Order: sequence, then C-alpha cells, then structure tokens
Amino acid sequence: MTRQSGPARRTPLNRDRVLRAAVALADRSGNEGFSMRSLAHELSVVPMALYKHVANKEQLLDGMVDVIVGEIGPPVGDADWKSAIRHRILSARRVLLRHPWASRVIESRTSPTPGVLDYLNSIIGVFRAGGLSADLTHHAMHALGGRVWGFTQELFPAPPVPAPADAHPQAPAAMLGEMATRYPHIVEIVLARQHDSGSVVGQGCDDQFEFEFALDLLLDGFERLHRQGWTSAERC
Amino acid sequence: MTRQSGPARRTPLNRDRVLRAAVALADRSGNEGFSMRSLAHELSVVPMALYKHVANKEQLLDGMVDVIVGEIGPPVGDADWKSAIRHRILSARRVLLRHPWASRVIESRTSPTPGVLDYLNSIIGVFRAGGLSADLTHHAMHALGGRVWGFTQELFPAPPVPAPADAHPQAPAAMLGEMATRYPHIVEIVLARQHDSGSVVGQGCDDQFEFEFALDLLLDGFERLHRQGWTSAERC
DNA sequence: ACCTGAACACCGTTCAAGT
DNA sequence: ACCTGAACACCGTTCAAGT
Repeated sequence: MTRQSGPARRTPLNRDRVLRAAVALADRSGNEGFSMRSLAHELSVVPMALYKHVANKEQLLDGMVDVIVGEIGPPVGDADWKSAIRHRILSARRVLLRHPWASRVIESRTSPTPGVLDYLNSIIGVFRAGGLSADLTHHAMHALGGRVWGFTQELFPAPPVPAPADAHPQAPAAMLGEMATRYPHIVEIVLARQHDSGSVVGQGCDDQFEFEFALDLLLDGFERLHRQGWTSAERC
Repeated sequence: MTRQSGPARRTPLNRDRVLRAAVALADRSGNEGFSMRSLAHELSVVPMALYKHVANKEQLLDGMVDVIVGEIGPPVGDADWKSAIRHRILSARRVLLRHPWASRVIESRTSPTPGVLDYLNSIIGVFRAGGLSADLTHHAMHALGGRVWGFTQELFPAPPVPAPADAHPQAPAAMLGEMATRYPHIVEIVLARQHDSGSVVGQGCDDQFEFEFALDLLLDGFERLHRQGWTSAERC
C-alpha cells in the first residue's frame, strides 16, 4: 500500500518545508515556544538536521519573514497614490495580525532580506509614480516607519546592504549596480539623501532630522484637528 | 585603614544597587551580553543572590526601565503645548540614545511600570492643559506611539493595569480609584474611549481605528508637503 | 547527500543548605 | 536576613560519525 515499508521516513527536508513548518509552529506557539529544538521535534527530526537547510537561527528567522512578506498582496491599481499606499499598508497589517510573532521578529532583523527589499521598493515606487520627489519620499518612508509593516517600528535599522545571493562577494560598485537594477526606487531615494547632505557624515544628524520630521508632522496634525474641533464620533 | 579586614565583603546588595549595576552593564555590553549570570558576576556575587532583590529577570528589566525613565527631564514650562510636548519627547529620545539597549527592553515589557505611567500621565497632562479634548489626546497618544519614548513603537501593548504595589490585591473598583488619584490623566483618556464606544467590545476595531488615524495623519501630511513643493534643503 | 549522537558553553530558576 | 552550591530543564551550535 505504502511506497516505503520501513519506519516513518518522511519526504526529505528542504529549505521550503523547514520555513513553512517554522511559520506554522510560530503561529501556534508564539515566540516563546519557538526554538530550533521545538521546530526539529515538530518535523520529527534531530535539531542538527535543520542546519543542512539554514545556516543558523537568524537565517531561519529571515526566511520566515520573507514567507509572510510574500503573503502581502500586490499593489492595487488605485488612481491616486494616497489610497494605493493606504491599501498596501493595511494589507500588510492584516498579514501581521495573522502572524502575531512576526512584528517582533521583523524588529529584530539586523539587515533586510530580498523579500523585504522588494516590498519596500514597490511602496517607494507608488510614491514616485504619484509624483512625490525622491527627497520627500525618503522622509515619508522614514516617517511611516514600521507602519509600512502593519505595526509601528523604525525602518532601516541598518543601512540596506544585503549580502549578495551569489557565491563570492562582489566589489561595492558592482553590488550597487545589481541593487540598482533589482531595487531601483530604494537606490534612488538613498542616493537622493546622500546628494542632499553632500557627504556620508552626519548619520546621527540625519536620524535626528527623520525623527523630528515625523514628530512635527504628527504634532501639526493634532493642532489642525484641535482647531477644527475634531472628534472620533462614530468609528468603524 | 579599612573598616573591614576580612575578604572583600562589599556593601550588601540592595535593589537599587542591583538596578544601577544592571543599567551600567547593559550600557557597556548591550542586550546580548546581559544576563542574570553576567550581572551577578559583575557584582561579585552568585547568580541566586540577585533573586533576593528582584523576583525574576522580567522584574529586573522593569526596574531598569524605570531607572532610565527617571533620567527624562521634567516638563518644561513652555507657553504652548506643542513645543512643550516636543521638548519632552526629544529629551526622552536623548535618554534612549544614551542607553541603546533600552528601546528593545521597553518594547518587550508586558505591562507598564509606575515610572512609565508617571511619564505618560505627565505628557497627557500637557495635551489636556493645552486645551485638547480627552478624545483627541487619546488618539494623539496612540499616533505618537513609541515616539513618546524617543523611538518608534506601539504604545500600550497591554491595557494599563499594573499590579498594585500593595501586599494583597484589591478589588477592581478600589484599584481604579487608586489609579485615578495617581494617574488622573491616563484614567481620563481611557474612560473617554470607553464612553465613546459604549462598551468594551470591539478592541480590534479600536486598534484598527488608531492605526488608520495615525496612518491618515501622515499620508495627509505628505500630500500637503507635496503640494507645497516641500524640500529638505538645509537640515540641522 | 542527508541525518544522527554526544558534547560544549551557555540560559533562568528551584530547592535545600549554610552563616 | 542574606548569600551559596548543586541541580534541573532548557538554549544554539560544534564536531565527528553514521548511512
């Protein structure tokens, strides 16, 4: 009846099966119950078997993030950029609500993964297509911060320099070229920032600018609503 | 010469010394290098000695958060609420920049500590003194999210129901009374929300409202700047 | 090529015991 | 009252070995 008569020899593991099982386990047991060892147990395998498919736990978490980023719907073809961005972000929020462990894991990532870069690139593309300057788009992305993900968190914890998927590392110039073809909108707004400020010095200054930019947008918004006598009368 | 001639018997531990040493150690070695065991080693003491002064690691982290919240300056007596709030938040940001481990620890707290509640209460007080309604202030606090802390993070991960400092738990009504005298502004805006929505149902609905409120404030702000031809010409 | 077993260097926390 | 020592139930990850 069965094709194999020995002990329960499952279909051999591969990276995809590991990642999907990891997401399912995290969905069920949360971040506390999730470990390399519990995932291995889930797959009826010894912990070390996982290390043939992911380099370590960090890379496993990166892969899990990319799995759920893939669940975010593609950009809708809305007429105006504002509602297009709005729908995209609310779609990301729905994904995050389905995977409550994910926001914390995304926060803890130290450098962005390809799926994350694709997603950011596409959002930036909507802003640019709507006519916003690279400069304004740059600050808008920072101001949105983690809201782009469906939760609230600082964007770009580290400069977006992902390790190339290729075997041996490339020269910086070649890497930038590859980035520019794969994530043109990201490269554009990053370069726009460096062009504006003239050099790479003043990273702390830039951070401070982004923080105050978002803070003042919100405070100005509160003031405007206050003067208009705004209330949240009926919601939802 | 010394008052004690035996082996290096330090001044006995107490909660304050433990907390201050913990903050210093986290400042030096970051979140990864910080553990109950490394802290004990730092204090020349066996790990279990710490458990006479803090119940567990979570409570230790709570205490560390309160230590650095205490470093945030008091409210400045600015004329208008907007610059008063602005200065307070930028002061919190400076504290967080001095303690890079703190944002992650604050994010991971499961319920707010007294020092945190004092801080939030005082910010809300500034909004209210400026004439903003309890309703608008409530949504403003959510929209600011972790920016109130000097970083970007969702506020109120859990409803603000701290364990009473007293020995035996109190009835809910009495606890609310105590909250109301200690954190009057917090209680006011929490009650304002419940009054508006009529009941406690629809928590998810409320979360969705807060998320869209902040998102739309930002998107409207971007649109306004775009129409004005805003650029970040000279910064800092 | 893929998986295993034993081991290492860590965690937070318990319990019973020391002074 | 305050601290200790040994132990428990966990981690992520290494290495050398199995099939």
